[in-house]
Amino acid sequence: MRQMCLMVDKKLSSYDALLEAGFLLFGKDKSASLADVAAAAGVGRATLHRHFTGRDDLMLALAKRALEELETASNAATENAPSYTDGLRLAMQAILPLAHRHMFLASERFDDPELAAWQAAQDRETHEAIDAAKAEGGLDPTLPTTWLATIYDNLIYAGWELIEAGEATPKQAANFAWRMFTQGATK
Amino acid sequence: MRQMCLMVDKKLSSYDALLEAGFLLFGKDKSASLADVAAAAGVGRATLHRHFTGRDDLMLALAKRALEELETASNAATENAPSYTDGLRLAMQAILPLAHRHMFLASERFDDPELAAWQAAQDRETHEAIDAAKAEGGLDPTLPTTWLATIYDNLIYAGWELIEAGEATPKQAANFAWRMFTQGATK
DNA sequence: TAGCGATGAGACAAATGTGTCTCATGGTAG
DNA sequence: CTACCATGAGACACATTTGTCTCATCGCTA
Repeated sequence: MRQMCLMVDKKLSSYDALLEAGFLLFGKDKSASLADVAAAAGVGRATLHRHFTGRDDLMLALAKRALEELETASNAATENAPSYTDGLRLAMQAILPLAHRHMFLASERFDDPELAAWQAAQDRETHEAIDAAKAEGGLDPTLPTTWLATIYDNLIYAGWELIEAGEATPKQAANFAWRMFTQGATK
Repeated sequence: MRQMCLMVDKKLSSYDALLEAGFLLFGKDKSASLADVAAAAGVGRATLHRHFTGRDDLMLALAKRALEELETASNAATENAPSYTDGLRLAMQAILPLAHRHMFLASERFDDPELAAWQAAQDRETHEAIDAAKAEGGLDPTLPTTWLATIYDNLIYAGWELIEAGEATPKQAANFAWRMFTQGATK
C-alpha cells in the first residue's frame, strides 16, 4: 500500500512536490494517508507538517493551486479569442486535459473565504461568457445560463473520461465535447 | 459527527436498512465509518458485521443493489418504447432521479466476477441500443458508440446536479439532458 | 410456558492515521 | 571554517476505525 519511492520530480521544492503528490494520490483516492502523500513527494512526514497544519490545510492549498492553474490555462487560451463563443471553445480545449487534477476537489467542502470568493469570481466569469455567447447567437438564449454552465463542466469531464479510457485523443475529446455543447445548445 | 437517531424507515429488514444507510452516508462521504452506517440504519454495529464481512463486502452489496435498481427502472421504462431512440430517452428519464444513489460507486474498484459480468451486460445493452438508434437515424452513425455512451452517462449526471442544486425539476432536467444528447449527436 | 433466533449494547484488541518532538545530517551563507 | 537552516528518520502518544466476542433482551413459535 505504501509508496516507497519518489513519484515526483526532484527539481520541485518540498512545497510543490507535496502539492504534486497530493494531486496524484488524492486524485486516485481522496482518503490516501498523509504518510503516503509525503512518501510520494519524496519528503519526510514531518516536512509535510512543517508546510501544512494537516489534511484540511493541504486540501485547501490543492484547491487554490487547482483554481490557479485553471485560471492561467483559461486566460492564456482565450486572450486572443475573436468572440465569446470562441473563448468558451478555446477554454474548454485548454481545461480538458487538466480536468483530472482538480476533479477530486469537486466533492470537497471548504470553509475558506478567500477560496470561496475566488471560485465565485470564476463562476461569474463563466456565466458572463455564456451570456455573451447567447447574445452572439452561439447559444440558445432561452436556456438558463446555470444549465449551460453545468453542461459545460460535465462535458469537460466526459471528454476527460474518454481520454483516460484511451478512447480518444485530447484533441478529439475537446472537439467532440464542443460539438455536443454547441449543437445541443443552439436553437 | 455521529448519527444518533434512525435515519431509515423502520419497516425495512436490517439488511435493507443497512443498504439504505450505506447509500445515504457513502453518497455524502465515501469514507464514512461503518459505525455511522449502522447507526443511520438504526442497527447495532455487530449486526452490520453479521450481514457483511466488512467495508468491501458492504460496498459490493451496494453496487449490486444499485445495478439491480438501475436495471429494474430502465426495463420498466422501456418495455413499451416504440423505438430504440425512444427507449434511450425513456431510460434516461427513469434513471436520472436515481443517479445519485450509485454515483459514489463509480470511482470504486470491485474485484467481483459476478458484478463485472453484470456490468458488462448492462454496458453491452446500452451500446446495442445506441447502435440501433444510429440505424434509426436518431444519432449520427459516424460518432463512436463509446463516445455516445460516455456522454449519455455524463448528461444524466449533469441533470442530477441541476436537480440537486434546485435549478431544475426532474422533468426539466431529463428533457434538457435528452435535448443535449440528441441535438448534439445528430448529423 | 419454554426455547429459539435475531438483536443491541458494550468490552476488547489490533491496525491505522495523525500530530508532535528530538536528534543527526547535509548544504549554504557569512 | 562556522553558524544556521531545512530536512529525514524515527520515537511517542493519542484518536479513530474495525473486527470479534460475550451477555442480556425481545419477539415469536411449538
